[in-house]
Amino acid sequence: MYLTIKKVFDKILKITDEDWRIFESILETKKLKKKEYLLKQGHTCRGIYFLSEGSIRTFHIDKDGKEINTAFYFQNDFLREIESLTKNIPSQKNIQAIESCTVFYIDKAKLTTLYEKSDFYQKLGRMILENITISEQKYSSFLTTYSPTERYLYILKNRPELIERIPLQYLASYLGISRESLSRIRKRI
Amino acid sequence: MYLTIKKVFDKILKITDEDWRIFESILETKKLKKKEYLLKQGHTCRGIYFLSEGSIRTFHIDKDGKEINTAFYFQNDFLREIESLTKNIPSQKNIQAIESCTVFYIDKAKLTTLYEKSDFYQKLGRMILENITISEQKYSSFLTTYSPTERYLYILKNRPELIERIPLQYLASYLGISRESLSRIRKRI
DNA sequence: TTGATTTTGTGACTTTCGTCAAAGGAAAGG
DNA sequence: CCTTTCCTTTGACGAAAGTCACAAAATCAA
Repeated sequence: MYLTIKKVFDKILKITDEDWRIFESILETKKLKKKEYLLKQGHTCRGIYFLSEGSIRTFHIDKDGKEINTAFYFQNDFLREIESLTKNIPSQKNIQAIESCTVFYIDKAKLTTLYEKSDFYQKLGRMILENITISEQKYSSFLTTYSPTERYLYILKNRPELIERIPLQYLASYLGISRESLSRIRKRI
Repeated sequence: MYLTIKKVFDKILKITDEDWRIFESILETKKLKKKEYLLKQGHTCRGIYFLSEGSIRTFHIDKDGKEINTAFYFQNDFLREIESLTKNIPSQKNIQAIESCTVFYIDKAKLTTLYEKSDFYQKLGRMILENITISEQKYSSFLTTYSPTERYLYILKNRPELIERIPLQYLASYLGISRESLSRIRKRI
């Protein structure tokens, strides 16, 4: 059932059967309906998640009450609200299912134990974070380097699943523009 | 001489004298003149750095030859080009001294050894990366949530050292706007 | 100090964006 | 199948951004 995660781990860092068994034993499964929340603003993130099926978004609310989407997740992506999780503080962000989802879940307390017990997970955690940091840096460079139109074209070419599966009103704030502007950019092309 | 780093480490994760001695023994010092490069686009990042004194920027060149600044560093900041370092590929980015600098330096090979030898550094590395990821996420949210004027006001309030010590032409691309626009925003206020 | 270089600010003009309001379309649920 | 709700598009308008060219100011080096 959890074999996809094993494969994802294996790609990052070769995992032994024993290390895998420890992990497998603490995983839990959770089903989410469309629009259901995995984490709500003001609550503390209680673990890390692996998205097995569906799509999920992270967003927060700006001073005018507008939703700002900061990330989209699909099959085989890891999810977490790192700041809330590591500092144990209320999250500024919401994590919500866009489509109905199946997620695998590890409780924070168990994750801490996992880190303490095993060098493997300590190292894996570091390597996953390296990858997250790299993609976060790419995202902010993307925002400062390209114009709105170029951003849309970039996504169209490099992450077409965003345009196919994410409502455009969500995508707009991810691109740093209003939903009307995104609509006009699409028309121009 | 390297005591500031020890203090910085200690704040993140309590360090033993033994762990510290290992670290201290592999540190090297490097002086940089103004405008000197720590890393040039196309070269592979050879280690991680700790900025002891001065200021440093990270930038890349866009399709029109314009410089896009993606980060600024001051005293006691850690620096690295994670993608180049971890994947061992040529860097897309330049790292350059703005003011003249003193940096402490750890070679990549020695860093790998450090990770292998010690649980402490494995864990510290993960925790530093958690902090880097959090600030990267804040930066991209900052770009999508605020308007250009709001971004300038935010920096003025929360990171005044950027305005005091960084040339405005560098700051502009960091804020995702042109140098002329930044000048006009400053005038309006 | 002085001349050269770098950095910052302005003017004029065009393009694009944001906003508000409203109309079409598409999807979901009974 | 129809109705309701949600999502996307469009129009009109004002504000702001980008660009190019140049001027002013600050900084650097001889």
